[in-house]
Amino acid sequence: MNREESSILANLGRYYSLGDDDRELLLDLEQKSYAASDKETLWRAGARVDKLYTIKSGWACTFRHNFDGLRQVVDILLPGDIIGLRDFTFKRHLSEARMITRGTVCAFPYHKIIDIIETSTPLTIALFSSIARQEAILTERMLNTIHRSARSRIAHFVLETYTRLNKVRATELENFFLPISQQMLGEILGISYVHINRSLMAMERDNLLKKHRRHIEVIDQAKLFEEADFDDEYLSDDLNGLREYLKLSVS
Amino acid sequence: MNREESSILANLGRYYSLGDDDRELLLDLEQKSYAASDKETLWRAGARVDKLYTIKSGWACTFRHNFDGLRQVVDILLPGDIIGLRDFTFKRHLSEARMITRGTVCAFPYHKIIDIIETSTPLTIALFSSIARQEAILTERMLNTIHRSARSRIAHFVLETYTRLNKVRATELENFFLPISQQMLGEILGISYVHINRSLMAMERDNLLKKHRRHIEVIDQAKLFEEADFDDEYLSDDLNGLREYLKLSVS
DNA sequence: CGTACCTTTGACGGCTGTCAAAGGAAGTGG
DNA sequence: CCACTTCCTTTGACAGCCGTCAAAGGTACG
Repeated sequence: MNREESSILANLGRYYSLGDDDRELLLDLEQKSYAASDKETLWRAGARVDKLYTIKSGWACTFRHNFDGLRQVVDILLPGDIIGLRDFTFKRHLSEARMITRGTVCAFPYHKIIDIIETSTPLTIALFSSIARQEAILTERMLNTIHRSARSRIAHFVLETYTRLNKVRATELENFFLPISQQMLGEILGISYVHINRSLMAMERDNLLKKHRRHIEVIDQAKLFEEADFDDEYLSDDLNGLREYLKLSVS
Repeated sequence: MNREESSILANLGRYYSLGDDDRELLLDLEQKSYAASDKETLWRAGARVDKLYTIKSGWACTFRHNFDGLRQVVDILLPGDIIGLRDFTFKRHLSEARMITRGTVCAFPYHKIIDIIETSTPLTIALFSSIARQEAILTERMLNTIHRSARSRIAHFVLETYTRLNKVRATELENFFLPISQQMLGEILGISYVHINRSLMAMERDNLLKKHRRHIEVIDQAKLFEEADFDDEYLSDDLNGLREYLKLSVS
């Protein structure tokens, strides 16, 4: 099984090693894979929730429109993530889902999540963990949005995304793939793209980092961590002894 | 069974009617009830996750401290809510939990959540719904925080809290219990209490609402909805046909 | 090689934070 | 029942981060 086919296993399996039955349940979600193009819309806000997606490769996001036409990105989704996990108990999607890059995604009926809940306690806990970590990302972003400067928020986002990427595949902080335009960075962090640019320029002048179109160079890692006040606890894979409680084999 | 004893049933049962087994599982969480005083701390940030709580009566919140000593309230928890549901897959609590008013809470070991997951698919879905709606509240607050004025954010919070309260017990919008100080309102919305006060004063002058110490009068409901741009879809109890999928009885 | 998207820079204004201080309200202990 | 303390509310002055508007230069892609 190559890397591309195992993203969802790698993601939900990182909390503990999965049994064969669980692996099959997950792979069942990826029966029909599909090549999605850059900026392709997967669903629109207000649409009935029917299909969800797993990401085999590529990046996606969900966002909402404001009354004034601005967009606010809610989450960034990486290979192995399930798009719309937070939506499956809702009748309608609250936000729009769209690819950030081209990639391979797999659509599956939302009620397959229920099959998982009925069949596998470990996988259900993995789903809970996944949703809880997504919520933690949101919480963290809210804290940053409220209390930190634009510059600090950018630093935090870079480190967060690096940390998440590094859980999917080995990633070098000093230079990694980050296909996020300055405009989108603004839509994620809630900062105007003009001010994003001002901040990035300043960070470059200060020899902190340099953002290129599709990747980023981190020049002074220590300083970046300091400015971001970054603590990765909220992304931790540590399952609080649930492994032992479930008497599962540990990899 | 009086109202106070049934908060958790009312809360998790509002997605669909619960069977007797499910009711027992939930009531089992509330074996040991406990009278908590005003401002009592239930756990601190960084503490090991072991017990969670249900709220029978009273209000609670979770919050985090910033590097500069400021507090940011993450969620407001009402009767029937489970405090720490988002934490049970983490080893340590990311935030502190504390009572806002005095009330009755019930501590239970966190792994009872796993027992529920193992035993009851409907209840597990109810837990997912609960966590998803908490996350939706956060998302909504982030959107407001980023794109709306202080005044609009306050209006939104008032309507959100009213809507949530109204799901627990009948509540009159024109005058309801809201035991939130201006200081805490600031800590929830990420606004300095000085500016909260300025905004409340202005809203009072404009005959929109009047905030008292422990309750609030809404004078012009239509205008409040308009200023808040409030749409309660994100709090919806509608479970997207999961009822039918599960072939459960509908109340 | 034209078109759409992204980046960069300057000018200006406003919402909101911070600082400071004073006046209520509520609870506590004597 | 009164002094005292603590928390909460209110108001004024001032500054600054960041949004908006505007315009020009780069880059990619069909």
